[in-house]
Amino acid sequence: MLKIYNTMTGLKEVFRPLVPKAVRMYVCGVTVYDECHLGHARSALVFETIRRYLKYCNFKVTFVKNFTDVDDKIINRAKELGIPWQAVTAKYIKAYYRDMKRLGIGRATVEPRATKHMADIIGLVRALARKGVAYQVNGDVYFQVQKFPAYGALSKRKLEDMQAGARVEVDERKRNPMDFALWKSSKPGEPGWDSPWGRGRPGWHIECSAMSMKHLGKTFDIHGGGMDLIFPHHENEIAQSCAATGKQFARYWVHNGFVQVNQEKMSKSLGNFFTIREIFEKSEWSEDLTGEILRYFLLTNHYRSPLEFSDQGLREAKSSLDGFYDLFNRLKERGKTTGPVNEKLTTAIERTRLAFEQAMDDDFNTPAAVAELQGLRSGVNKLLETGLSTKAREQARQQFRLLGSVMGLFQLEKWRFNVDLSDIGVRGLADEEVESKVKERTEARRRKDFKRADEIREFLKSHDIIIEDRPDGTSRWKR
RNA sequence: GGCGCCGUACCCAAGUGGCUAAGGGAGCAGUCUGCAAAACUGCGAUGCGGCGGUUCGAACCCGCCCGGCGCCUCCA
Repeated sequence: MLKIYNTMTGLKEVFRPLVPKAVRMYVCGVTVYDECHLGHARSALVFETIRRYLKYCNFKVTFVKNFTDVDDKIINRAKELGIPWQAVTAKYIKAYYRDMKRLGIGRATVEPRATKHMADIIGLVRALARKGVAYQVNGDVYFQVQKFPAYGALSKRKLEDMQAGARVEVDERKRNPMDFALWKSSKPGEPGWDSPWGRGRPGWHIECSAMSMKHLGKTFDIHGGGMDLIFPHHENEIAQSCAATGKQFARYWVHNGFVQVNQEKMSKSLGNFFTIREIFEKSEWSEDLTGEILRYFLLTNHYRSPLEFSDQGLREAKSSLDGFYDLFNRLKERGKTTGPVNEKLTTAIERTRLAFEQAMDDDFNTPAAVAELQGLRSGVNKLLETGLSTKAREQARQQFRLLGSVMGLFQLEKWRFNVDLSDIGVRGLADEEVESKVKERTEARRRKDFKRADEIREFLKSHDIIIEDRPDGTSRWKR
């Protein structure tokens, strides 16, 4: 039974979608004006994992993730670069897909863009104006928060408290300082669309309301994003949407915690961010390994907790993954005995599956779920000591692949255990060369010529190859 | 000023009222091995930021304090 922590109630609640067996979820994507950083990666990965687990649980998932492609920051960036704003959004949408691909994150069911939903947005603003909860000042349209009694329910704050502490410059045209723009008039040269209020563009929050309701209906199951979106973004979305439809908007609100650097939130304004791009480009590992290391690192923390980013954290993730892939290598080898699957293995696999699901059912507890897989790793290693059939080995590998797929782990066929030295000019050896050296070394060892055997081992080591001798006198090797 | 979050071993990190406080990384010792690597076995918090309280019983609930962070303005 899946339970999800709902920001709205502050409780873990049993998850029941409105339509049985079908989940509709919306996640706030990115504003495309710059490279994405690790914080964006975490959010994207968390919701990808949630989506995959829901699928694993046999829900049909309709997943909508938007691009905000009209916004002040985009306009400013276009001015800075001296290029049309459409060129800015096109560039960073492309960069986003590049990063997501590296992280192993697939496309959402629908990936709507604000600029392609102007009619829906204008229609929604119009509906709000008609209901008397919005007012017009010159070409701008504002939402009047006092007309929405539940305002503040999500972020747990009162209108009065916010007014007292708000350090916002008071816009005299607003009736309440917390009123927010639904529609803004455009200056010449800025992106704009014709509307009943003149040429203008949408406010920040309205697009998500319009696009989520268009693609998922007035009421849908899950709405997610980073914790910093709780206020004002999601609070405002609720106000707009509920005021317009008179119906509940999202049923479960899910928010991920921040990535931090030196105990501080990683953010653009603090300048302490690492872009996904630079992490991949600076990595000493190949792209697929780096992606997996990053996923492991990000998912071995609970999604609601803050996560401290560090090189050490990444290295530890790599070490842990080495342990898994070391086992997978051994599982690839033929078993001594043929015959049926091992009964103890079957039991261990089944126990792990249940514990894994239990962990994930508890508000997507990925760190606990990974711990269960570690337990299976240890269990299979023990069984391997006494011998497992080829079929049993395959069965074990298959289980890691299946459970790991929820988090995008354990899908690789080839892993690298050592640093790749090819960048600094160390020539990699071809597999055949390694094989022949290993064979030569095996001969030497048979002759008890350990000096020669060690020479060969050193030679291979300098070429990034690690030798492991088996009890039967043969050797396996890995890079 | 208002609202909220976090503090578990050297590091990362589950656990949120009741068996000996998961798991990983690092470390140490041992088994195996010609040596090494891997694997396996063992060791490692009488204690969960501190002090009180509630309870038969608390890392988990309550209060106060200390330390750190976030939101209230764009932010995943």
